[in-house]
Amino acid sequence: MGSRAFKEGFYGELAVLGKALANPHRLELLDLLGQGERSVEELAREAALSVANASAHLQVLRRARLVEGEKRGLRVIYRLAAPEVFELWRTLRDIGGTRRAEIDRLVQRYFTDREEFEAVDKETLLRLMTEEAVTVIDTRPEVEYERGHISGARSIPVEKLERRLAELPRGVEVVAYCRGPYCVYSDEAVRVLHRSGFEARRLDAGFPEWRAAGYPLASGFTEENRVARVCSKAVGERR
Amino acid sequence: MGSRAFKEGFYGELAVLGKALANPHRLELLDLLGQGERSVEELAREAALSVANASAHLQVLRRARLVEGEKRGLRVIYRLAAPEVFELWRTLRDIGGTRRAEIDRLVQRYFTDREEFEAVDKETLLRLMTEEAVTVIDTRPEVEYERGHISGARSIPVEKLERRLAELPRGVEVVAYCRGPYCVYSDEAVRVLHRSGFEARRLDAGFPEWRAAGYPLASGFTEENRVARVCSKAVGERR
DNA sequence: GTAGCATTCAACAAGTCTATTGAATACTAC
DNA sequence: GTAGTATTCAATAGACTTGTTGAATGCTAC
Repeated sequence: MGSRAFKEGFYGELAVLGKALANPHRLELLDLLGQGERSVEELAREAALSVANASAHLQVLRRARLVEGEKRGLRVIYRLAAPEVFELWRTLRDIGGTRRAEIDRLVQRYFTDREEFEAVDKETLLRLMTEEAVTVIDTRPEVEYERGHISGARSIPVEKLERRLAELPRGVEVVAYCRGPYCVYSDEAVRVLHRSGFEARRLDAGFPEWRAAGYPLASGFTEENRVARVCSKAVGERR
Repeated sequence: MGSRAFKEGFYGELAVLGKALANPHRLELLDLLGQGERSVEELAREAALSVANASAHLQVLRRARLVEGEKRGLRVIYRLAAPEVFELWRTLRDIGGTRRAEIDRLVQRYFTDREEFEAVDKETLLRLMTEEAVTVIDTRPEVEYERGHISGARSIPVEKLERRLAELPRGVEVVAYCRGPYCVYSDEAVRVLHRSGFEARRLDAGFPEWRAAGYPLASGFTEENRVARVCSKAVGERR
């Protein structure tokens, strides 16, 4: 094999990876899978795709070995094929955020008041948590919390926060986190909390970044939260 | 702006980056630019592209803000737009190498005897260098050496090595390096050196990885090398 | 077995990407 | 100015990518 033939094969195979990253929907699917495994239907719903289209995009990601799917009963559950895949997505996302003014403008327009309140970084949050000087809330949908969350956090999905403010101890600062630096849930939560007189900040990263950094995790519902959850479900059903 | 509109814009802008990585020639151009800046013509020649085609691919990379070009006289000199761009390329390359069996097979077939001699890692090389227990040779073309090299290395492009063996002190181990882990120059150099009775190993990384790790660099020709280079040029011209 | 569901496959039209050509631009050196 | 060079631009044909349909597969539960 000549050197040109090798290079063509080598860069060609790597371009399969690049091609997998060359479509907005596939990037969104990777981002979602960074939160935890999901079925095709869930992914399709979250990314606003038809099931057939989501399935087709997932095959492209699968052929590039970025995700893997496993049949469980009726469903096929997809997940990231390795932790490095999250690193690849994060590198791409962060280079986009710092180097492409178009993205920065978009983010500025959408996250209008982000600069107003300084965010907490992972290390600071860990310190605050060991000092027990903080309440940590996970503002993502409950299923994502169940599949993994920051150890000691409680699940309060952002759309339920207003109704569940009573669960939060007064006089303790709240730190809210969500899917990642470009996810809006924690910004929204901080806004609600400020309006209700809480001291609140958002984490400058999301659950996947926390996990990738090797910080403490938990999964499933904690006893405290399970109670809260059952109550809030009951409240929901009563209407 | 609704949340779906934001997401579409956000992932769409990031996909511009992904698209830039979705073509084998563009990946090769990024890899080459990782060695140092170059004109369109040089890049076209090295990547076996027509100048017009290379230029077109470079515009795609430029629009994605991965490279930047600067007019100097008649030429346009391109370079990576930021050190992070090398990290992005490296992440993609390394995930390809570890996750895609197709690439691994290709590499195994081309680098037949790579496993035979264990490679040196960056840290070990640095230690050997401070102990002055090693001769380091840069086996890349001279222009690349001139634009930046490992501090203390001497330039012996691989195709001139056989004629220039006399320059290397006997009884001292040689470490050869080149463009990166998938570049063949240092493997070839180690083979030649072994045949000629030297103790020799390759560095498991290339110049860009050494630089990215913040290890000591130099650029231009050292006095010792300039002499050797002038001599070898003279020899070349005499034929 | 049959019904029902989640996912994938196959075919297709519309859109996008690629390499090549040859012409246009922008600069240098005289 | 003129000639010469490096790069880019514009047009084009051919090859891939995308999203949609509707049908096929493969599984579960009865």
